[in-house]
Amino acid sequence: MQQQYPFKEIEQAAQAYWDQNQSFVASEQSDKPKYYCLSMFPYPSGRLHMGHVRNYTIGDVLSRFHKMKGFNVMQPMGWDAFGLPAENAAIKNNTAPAKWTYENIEHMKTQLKQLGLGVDWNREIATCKPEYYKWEQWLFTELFKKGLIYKKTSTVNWDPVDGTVLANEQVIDGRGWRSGALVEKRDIPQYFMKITAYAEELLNDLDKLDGWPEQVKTMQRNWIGKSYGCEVEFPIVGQSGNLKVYTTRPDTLMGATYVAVAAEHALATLAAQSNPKLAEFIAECKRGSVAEADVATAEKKGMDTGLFVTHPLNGEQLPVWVANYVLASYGEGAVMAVPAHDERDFEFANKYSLPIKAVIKQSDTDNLPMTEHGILFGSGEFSGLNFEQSSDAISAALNAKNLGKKRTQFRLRDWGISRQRYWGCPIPIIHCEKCGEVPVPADQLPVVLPEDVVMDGVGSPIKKDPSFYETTCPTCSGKATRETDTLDTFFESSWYFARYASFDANQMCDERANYWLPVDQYVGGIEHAILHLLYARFFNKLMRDVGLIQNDEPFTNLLTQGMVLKDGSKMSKSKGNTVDPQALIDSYGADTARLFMMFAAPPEQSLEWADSGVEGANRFLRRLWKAVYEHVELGEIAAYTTGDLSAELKAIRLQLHLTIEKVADDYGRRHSFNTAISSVMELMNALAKIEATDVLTRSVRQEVLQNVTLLLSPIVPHICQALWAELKPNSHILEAIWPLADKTAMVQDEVELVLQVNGKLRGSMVISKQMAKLAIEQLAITQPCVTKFLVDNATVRKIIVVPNKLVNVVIG
RNA sequence: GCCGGGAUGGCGGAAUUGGUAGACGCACGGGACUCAAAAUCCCGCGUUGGCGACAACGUGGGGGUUCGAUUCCCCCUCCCGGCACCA
Repeated sequence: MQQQYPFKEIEQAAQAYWDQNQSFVASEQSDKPKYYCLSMFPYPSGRLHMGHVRNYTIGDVLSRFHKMKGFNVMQPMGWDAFGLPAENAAIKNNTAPAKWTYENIEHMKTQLKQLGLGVDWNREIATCKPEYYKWEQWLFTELFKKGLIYKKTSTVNWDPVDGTVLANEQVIDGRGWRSGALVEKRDIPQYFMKITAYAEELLNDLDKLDGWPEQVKTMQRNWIGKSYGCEVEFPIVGQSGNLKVYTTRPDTLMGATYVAVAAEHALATLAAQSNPKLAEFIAECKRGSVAEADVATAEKKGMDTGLFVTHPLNGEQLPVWVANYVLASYGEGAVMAVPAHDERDFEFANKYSLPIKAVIKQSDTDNLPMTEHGILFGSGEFSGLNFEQSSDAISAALNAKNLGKKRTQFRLRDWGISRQRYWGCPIPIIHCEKCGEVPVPADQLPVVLPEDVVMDGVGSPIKKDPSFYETTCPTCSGKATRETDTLDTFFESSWYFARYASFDANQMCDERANYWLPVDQYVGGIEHAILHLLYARFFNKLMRDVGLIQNDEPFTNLLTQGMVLKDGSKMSKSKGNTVDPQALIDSYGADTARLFMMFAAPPEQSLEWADSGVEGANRFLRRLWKAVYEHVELGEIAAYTTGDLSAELKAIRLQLHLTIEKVADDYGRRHSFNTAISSVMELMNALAKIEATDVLTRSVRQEVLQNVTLLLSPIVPHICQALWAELKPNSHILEAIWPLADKTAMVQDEVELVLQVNGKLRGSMVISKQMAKLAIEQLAITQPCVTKFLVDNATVRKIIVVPNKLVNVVIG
């Protein structure tokens, strides 16, 4: 054993050993309970970033910990390989997206291996490979046949100069990121998945997910957004037909003073035909991006259409306005406006001098808008009713006139999956003039995306490639064209968890998926709390309903890792504030990088990156190395089992076994890796103070070092493998099991109680653990730190004893 | 704008169920070792007052509940994540 800590040799040797012995290859043949630990797979952007290091270290710690606890562990890894950045890089570097992607994968795989992850690389997948996307094309065709995928027009960002569709990310302040042109909203036909058909189940099953953070479930509930309200129809004055709106506040109907429709609404289009100014306003509304954040923060603007509708209950005529704050995609794309009781309506009514009519009594202030529920007034027959009563009565009145009814509404919209981009999975549809949209038959799958292409920056190469799009109709054999749109990349990441389980199956997934699924522990960034996690849950249910898997939910436990920030914002290439973990690994080794990452912050919290502190993690490993070196230099010795110990040795054994319990709890239940590490540091600090080298002391030291090595091995596996080999030359740490705390070492008969006077810390006293409450009280009020406050007629009013913690003497 | 989080020393963080605020580490200061430096080891380290014992203040701001609040409740500020075509 070397005196200095040779991290490079240690890490290379450990990683070579794991490779040669296939140490982390998972098998379905096992008597042990299975543990499927999945980390969100990376986008192969080129190099590992700190977020990856954090994510995959967390997953690896949990995997290795559970392996030691006796589980049959699978930890796979792969590549979320389709996506926009490959196209941008290809244009910039004059290469093909595929080549760029495969080179990135190769490099990042080397980096991941250097991190020392206990991954079963046999199961590696890359979503851009035909053997992967073949199966999602197959699922697409099945869902298309079932009507769960359909086509409709929807709105995209259109760059009129480049002539391309832009992602929301590519729209900066309403302009195209390359051309600088003002972006326009444009309607184009696209494929949609009917996720709304599963809205109810996606909502209800959240209640089953006890292993998910409450905040994620809350976000998903709000995103699905089930609301109970009422549809109300306003007959259009001078025309046939009604304007339908949806409201969650039917109780405020008698306070409606106008109605507002989205710029895209049919009534707006109709009114604009004879009103050029309105047409210009609607065109103005159609400028800017489609992103909801942009729409919602835009200045509220509107224009009167000149049309009127009739209030369904009081018969008043209300003006119809076009308003940019009305979302075309929610409800009916039209709202009844009640300025007295809605923030946005209030602001809008003030701006355009529209009437404001209060119909709900104020609770405590006179300020409008008053958006809380309350008792109605000025509402005719409904006055005096509360929210529930008036909602019922008003919907009944609407029902009687056939102008409305109660309705539940979801905020969730169907998922648009078409992308007008090249680097994605081709949509397996053939357009035939005679037969219409024909799904590609299973025996003709996959529809392979050509990889040898030239990206000229103007549109997708396959849209200009007849050898791709020219084909024949599978039904009538006539001339036909392939769909040239590709799938949203969320499509690939929505089912990869099932593919890992049956990575080489000649179908989407086989029985092995039912062995491994659901994933026992999923680890990934909090930024995926809604979209990815909702789509994956949706896909799981789709795959269940086509008979591929049995479980209802894909992820039993979810750990949402916080962001790695630098200078206050997310580390990202575009912001140019990245710190390259490779430098860290090169100069300190993977164990230091892993230790520091786990020590710097609890996993769910965002982590503000600071370069200092890495040195401290490395220093700890050097001290650990040195402690073991100095110990084994004196010869082999068995760990302590029996024998009378000094108070000092009893104390260190007490601390050791308390630490074993704490670390197990911190890894397994709390996922609090930072406190696990600090408790081991404290133990090592205490051990360092013991200098004797007699046999008994050395046996206790052996016991401590052996256990410390086991406790730390999930976090710093390389050094622990090497240290274990020194401490126990005839065994291997991968065969070692997780230590059990020795209860007999943890018996304490005395305890220190904190003494408070009126809640303020004044001292402490050491008592026997058996001491009765009354005796504790008697003892406490005789302590000098308490009696010195018993002057000037002060008397003891009350004594509060918290067992094993404190005594609070209340004096008055 | 809407939804979900967060704020504790110079810094990262700890305090697990309302019970000792600042564990552990970083940085910094002092000392030992050294010709010297690095490394290592020892000591100190919230603020203010005090030689000291000790005392007062202190967990983003304001209010409340409680014997006791970083923790629970109400209001506010700032920061972070998401908002359906970044992944």
